[in-house]
Amino acid sequence: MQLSQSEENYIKAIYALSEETGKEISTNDLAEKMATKASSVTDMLKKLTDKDLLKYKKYQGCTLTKNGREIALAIVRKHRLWEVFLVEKLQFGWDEVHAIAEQLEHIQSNQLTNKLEAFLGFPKVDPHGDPIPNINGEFDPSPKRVLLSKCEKGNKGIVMGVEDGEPSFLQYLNKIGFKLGLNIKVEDRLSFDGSLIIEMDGKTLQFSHLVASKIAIQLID
Amino acid sequence: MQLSQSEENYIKAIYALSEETGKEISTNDLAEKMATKASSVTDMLKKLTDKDLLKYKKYQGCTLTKNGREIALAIVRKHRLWEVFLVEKLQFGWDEVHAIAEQLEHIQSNQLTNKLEAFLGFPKVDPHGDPIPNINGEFDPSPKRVLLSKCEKGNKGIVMGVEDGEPSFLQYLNKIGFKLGLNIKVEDRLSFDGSLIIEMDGKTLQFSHLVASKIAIQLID
DNA sequence: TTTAAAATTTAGATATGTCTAAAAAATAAT
DNA sequence: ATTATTTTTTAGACATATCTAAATTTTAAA
Repeated sequence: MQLSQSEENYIKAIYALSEETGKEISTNDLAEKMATKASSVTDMLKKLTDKDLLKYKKYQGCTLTKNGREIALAIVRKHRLWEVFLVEKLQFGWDEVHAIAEQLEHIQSNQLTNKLEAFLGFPKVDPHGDPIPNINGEFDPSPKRVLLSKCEKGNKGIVMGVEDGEPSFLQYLNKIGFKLGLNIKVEDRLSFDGSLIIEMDGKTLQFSHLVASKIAIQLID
Repeated sequence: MQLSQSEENYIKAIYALSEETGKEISTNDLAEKMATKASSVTDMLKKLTDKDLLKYKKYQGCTLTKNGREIALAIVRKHRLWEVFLVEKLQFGWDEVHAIAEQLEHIQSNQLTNKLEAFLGFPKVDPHGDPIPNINGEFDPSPKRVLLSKCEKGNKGIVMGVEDGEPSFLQYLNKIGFKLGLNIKVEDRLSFDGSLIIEMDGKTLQFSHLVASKIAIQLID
């Protein structure tokens, strides 16, 4: 089935919200994610329901069907593979690739996606540490990740992922030398605003709760 | 200015027809090229005229403005660079890349185009021998090409280009071992249907006028 | 449990890109 | 120079994806 770019973006957004919440996605939440109005969302939910890509009952929110989930994973796969290409082959920074990958993820050709994957050496994660589903939509098993914002004083770990999408956030990480794979330690946690004092690469940094919630680590020791 | 995919496709089609004929492009010719109706074309011509991408007088056909030509060349540049990428890096055949490049040519990012060009080593021609404009829309000077269909008995030359777009034509060329760079000689020309007897790589082949009109050579001797 | 607030849907409007059918203009033929 | 034919344009319609404003349903509050 041939989907429009707009339909694909809805499917992707519903998938992303489902991953976060595990629950049914409300019209309003989806409208906010898509930067559009609830009434537009309702129309699209009906259309995608007719195409058997999601289950939707009036006033009850929606969830993806198996078909819908497969399509979402195919888009995520393309997005992340293209990000790897842009960073590894074209020397883009990790803060520059999201908007371009948002366009490239809609290119239709399974052969292209699979050849690109092979050309890149079957990468398992994108430049932000997000896992790349294989041709069957499956993720490799990987160590458990924890949001830095959930960590306690004394916790140590390795940086596994950072949130993709906001260039200014990633540029800030560049500025302080923050990269995937670094060892970090939570020196302290300020209870009143949830901000964290971090030791990394010999430097001491302070992260707001918001920043810490955009960083995932693998706990060690 | 941000153009829709449809607008870009019209600009590209007008550019291609202008290259062929050198004259103003008629509504009907454009409708045929775009596989649409004359009435749809008229609407689009008005819109593109308002955007100063072409000059158009009712019943008089249209030509691109400087702006329009620049956009056309940028699209052609992207199309051909992506074709090189698909063939050189992803191991696609020259018969498989046109449809994918038709999608990729609409990706918006000058930085992407320029980095891709560098990654590919600043190629001057695409896999079908079509020249690639540089960042300023300029073509490198190149030897004069002649359509094989215009050649006479006894002419010799090197294959410089083949028409892009129809997979079955390119697959036919694959089957007979026809490649860019080969030396060929016109052994004979059948006057009643314009078909040619060709010597190439020790083999003798017969090309219909239609096939010969899709092949460009550089004459030698 | 009735009312108030929030969330969601419906109805009607707009813009894009397309179509068909009919009208108008340009070109060719007699 | 009329007439006939072809080309092109206009007018009106449709589908998609969006919006605003109003109506409806659900949820929360009194």
